[in-house]
Amino acid sequence: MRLIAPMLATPGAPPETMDGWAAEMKYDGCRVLAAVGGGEQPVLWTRNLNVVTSSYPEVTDALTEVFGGRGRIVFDGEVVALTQGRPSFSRLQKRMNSLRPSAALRQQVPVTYLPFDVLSAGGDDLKVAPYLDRRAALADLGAELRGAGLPLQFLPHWEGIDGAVILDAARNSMMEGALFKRVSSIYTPGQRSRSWRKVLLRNRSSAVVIGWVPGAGVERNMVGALVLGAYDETGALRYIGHVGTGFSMAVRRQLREKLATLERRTSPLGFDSAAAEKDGPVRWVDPAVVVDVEYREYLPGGLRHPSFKGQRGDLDPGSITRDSL
DNA sequence: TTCCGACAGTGGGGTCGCAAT
DNA sequence: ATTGCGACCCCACTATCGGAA
Repeated sequence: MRLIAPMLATPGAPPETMDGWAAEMKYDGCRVLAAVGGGEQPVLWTRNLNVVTSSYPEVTDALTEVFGGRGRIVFDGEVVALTQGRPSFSRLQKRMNSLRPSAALRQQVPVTYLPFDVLSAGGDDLKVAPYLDRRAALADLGAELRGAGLPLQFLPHWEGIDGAVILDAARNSMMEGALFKRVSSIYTPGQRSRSWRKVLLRNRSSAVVIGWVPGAGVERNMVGALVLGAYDETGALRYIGHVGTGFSMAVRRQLREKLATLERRTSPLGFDSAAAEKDGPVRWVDPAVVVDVEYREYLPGGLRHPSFKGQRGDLDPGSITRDSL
């Protein structure tokens, strides 16, 4: 069968007014489309059209159980690993790459499918139907779950609630962000549409540069990534991750020159230099430069989705602590 | 002529699976 | 048996180029 490429959202801000717009929570998981019923085998596939049916057998089984005995239905949604109602991407990663998950792994990391759109049902091509019509179709299908304890939950949408309120709710419930969708918009496969806006919640804080890594390709002989640190409660400098994006070419060159003057042979880190060098050697520098970074979250292995936001000549490196992350 | 969108290319954390060692 | 690497997943971002405005 032909796989439908998912419609993509444009990054941006919430709409000025919610007239003509609806909102959804953005769950931190893996985008998955699903086709079930119509006398054919169910198929699950990802954003890049990779078939992952066998990765999530509990989802496939649940979809077949509820929707298998009728015409073909195609859903768009998110596969997530929920912990107390909150999605955990790092847990999901163990399942994502496992095409044949063992029973132990399935028990350790159960997943849930959260459809938020329906592209085909009852022989109708719903891609050409407006968002609210697709939502109505989705609600009809969702009613058939009847609260059964299946790994299947249809995501709600909201109308008439201010964007700022939606984002507050997203932050309070530890969501990745929110999506805003034009209620009249059709589903345009494979297209990054401005009828769908995604607003991602990000953190910003300062970090100390403790080293750098040369770039590759056109960025050879420049800074490829900065190695970042911050002081812990005991006053020890600790590794907090690399940042390799957000620089212009000019800033990459400029940073290389500046850091050359601070070069040192040994790591300024007390004891976790190995973590900083797990992906290759680091050119260590004296911890004298402070930069601002934006990131999604701080994980044990390092900042997730970090991006460089500029230098902070006004801040004392010694004042940069890890607890502000 | 200028602007914008799509794409390639750089970078991050993380996991699995398979080939090479 | 271990290790290295590519292929995926989630991305952020800059530079470039061709077509739209």
